[in-house]
Amino acid sequence: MTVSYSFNHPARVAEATRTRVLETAARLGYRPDSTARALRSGRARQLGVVVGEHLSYLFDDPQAAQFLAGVSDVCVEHDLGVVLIPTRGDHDDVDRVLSAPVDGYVLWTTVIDDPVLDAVAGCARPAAIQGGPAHPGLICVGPDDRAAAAAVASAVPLQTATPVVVSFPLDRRRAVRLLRGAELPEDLADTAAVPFPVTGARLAGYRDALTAAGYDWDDVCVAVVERNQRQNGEVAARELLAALPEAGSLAVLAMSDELALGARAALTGAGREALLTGWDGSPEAAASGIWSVAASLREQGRACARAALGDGGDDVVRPTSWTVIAPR
Amino acid sequence: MTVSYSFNHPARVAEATRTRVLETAARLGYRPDSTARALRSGRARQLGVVVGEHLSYLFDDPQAAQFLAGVSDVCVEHDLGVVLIPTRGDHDDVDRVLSAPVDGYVLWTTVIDDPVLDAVAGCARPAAIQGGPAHPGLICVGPDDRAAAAAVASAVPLQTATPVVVSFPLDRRRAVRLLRGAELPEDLADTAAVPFPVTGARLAGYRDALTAAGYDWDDVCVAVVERNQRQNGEVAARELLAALPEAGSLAVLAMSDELALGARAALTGAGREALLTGWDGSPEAAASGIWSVAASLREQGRACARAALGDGGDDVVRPTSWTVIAPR
DNA sequence: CTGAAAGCGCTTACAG
DNA sequence: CTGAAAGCGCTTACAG
Repeated sequence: MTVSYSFNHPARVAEATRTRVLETAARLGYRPDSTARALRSGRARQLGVVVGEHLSYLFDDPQAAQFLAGVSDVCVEHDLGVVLIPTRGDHDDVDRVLSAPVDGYVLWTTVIDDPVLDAVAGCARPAAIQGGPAHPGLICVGPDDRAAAAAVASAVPLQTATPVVVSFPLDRRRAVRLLRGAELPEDLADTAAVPFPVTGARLAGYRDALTAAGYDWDDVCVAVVERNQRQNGEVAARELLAALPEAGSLAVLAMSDELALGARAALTGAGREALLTGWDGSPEAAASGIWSVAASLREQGRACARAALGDGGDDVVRPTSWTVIAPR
Repeated sequence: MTVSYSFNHPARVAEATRTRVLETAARLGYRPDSTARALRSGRARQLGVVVGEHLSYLFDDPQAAQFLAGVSDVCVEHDLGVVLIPTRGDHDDVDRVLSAPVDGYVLWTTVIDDPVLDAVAGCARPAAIQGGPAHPGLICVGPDDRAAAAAVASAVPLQTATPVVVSFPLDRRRAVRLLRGAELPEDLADTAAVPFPVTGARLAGYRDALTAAGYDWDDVCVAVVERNQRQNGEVAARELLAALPEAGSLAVLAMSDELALGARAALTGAGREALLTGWDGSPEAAASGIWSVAASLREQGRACARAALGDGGDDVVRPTSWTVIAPR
């Protein structure tokens, strides 16, 4: 059809014909049907954003919002639609995800043993996942958590204080525990031993920094919290204080600003001095004397979208930038 | 094809045949292609959410996030995809919106003179818009702003204080002004006179309440701000104080909690007592002695999605619930 | 109860 | 430079 050529390959049609076609189309309100176009071309021109568990969580979390904004930056640029695909934890999640008319997937906050992970990794469409877990068939986008954890821990004067760690859960059982480095798996990157890869990588980074500073990781106290909320940080700090009654000031390496702020409240309440590191680069942490790591989730969203478009190489891991933020 | 019947009309196929088809499909990883299905059936099974101006704004605004969560509630329930359609203010916005493979539209924060509004209203697909403006061809979803404004204004003891209004802009010129009720259009619902319909409706509600309380609207001071930010409320309050040096305590009817909080800061700074009303039901307002109106944006999102699905009647306006929140 | 046929609206080699 | 033909993967009357 000459009309089709006029829209898609203007050079192949005589100028006059093309003008006539386009004008008539405008007058008639005709425009190519995107569904038919998608069927014929095999490209839906849409990217699917798979959101673990409840979609509403995505919208309650400002970090997630930044991530999604990054995804949509790239999609606007390439004139692609963004389709939100919530998973419910049903068995038909896999079906819904694979049935979606999209050219690639961006995965957000999916648990490691989610069957959707295997399904998406195994399908023909490119897929990127924010923050891991690394998975054959998925491009893993995110900061190098281990390096960033080591850097933020090294930013504080470790020599002057007893280092302790306030850690995210190791796995989805989310058991609250207080243990020593020796009780943790040797290989923290082994997702069989530490199913939450972000937790493992950050623990490894803290270990790197503490070992370099002359501490024996085996003796370091690690408080594992259930969730990333301020009060969990408070409880963890109290337990650490109880476990280390003799220690002087503490250097608390916490995996989030929220946890660090909670720990700080508990320590201040107990009249104890402490150096603290968190994560996420929140203004409140910086204002509260807490070192932090800032990694732009918007940038990660952009990187995920590009990967899910099949742009760029076939690298399995795409590191994104991060910086250590000193308190002000 | 028997396969098609097995998936879509199981009753029309013998039990044994169907089982065999489904098992084979599962083994082969076959599932119906949604694009082909959409082409054939004429239904994309997707809803488009048209987001005015920049998509990233959507994600910076927690209210918007709630709205989107409401839309996705309904879409999950009906197994529909949610496609985000950002508009850029280009001339090809209309084209992009109309080209999207969706069965209906939900419009969010679109300005009244947006050509997308006419385009969407004029197309065959059902469309709903949050908060207005009312537009032929669009289903308008939102609380009754006029009634809610009257209710929140009436909730404060108006007799004991001089009432003043801190208003959103009347139009997209967003001129900062200080005027009297008499200078405002008589018909506040006339979108030619007051292009921002929410502003007009709330002004009308305040007028209702003040008139009922025995005040002459013509004399009431109305400060119009440029944007909905705290500092704009502060500036407005200072101007009101300057304009009403003789007045005792004020009753400030502000169109948002942010504006009310700003006004409160300015008045407290000037050592003045004030009763205040805001809008949005924020915890901070409630904790600061400010009456407010809470209207669930999640509920509005749900209502928009249902309307955009073509569910329900052909009513042009779908009021959603609201409540006046007293400070605690 | 099952299967062959038409057609949804496009795009792309291909022939004129 | 322009147009007739096949086919993307479905669904749905229709015939067997």
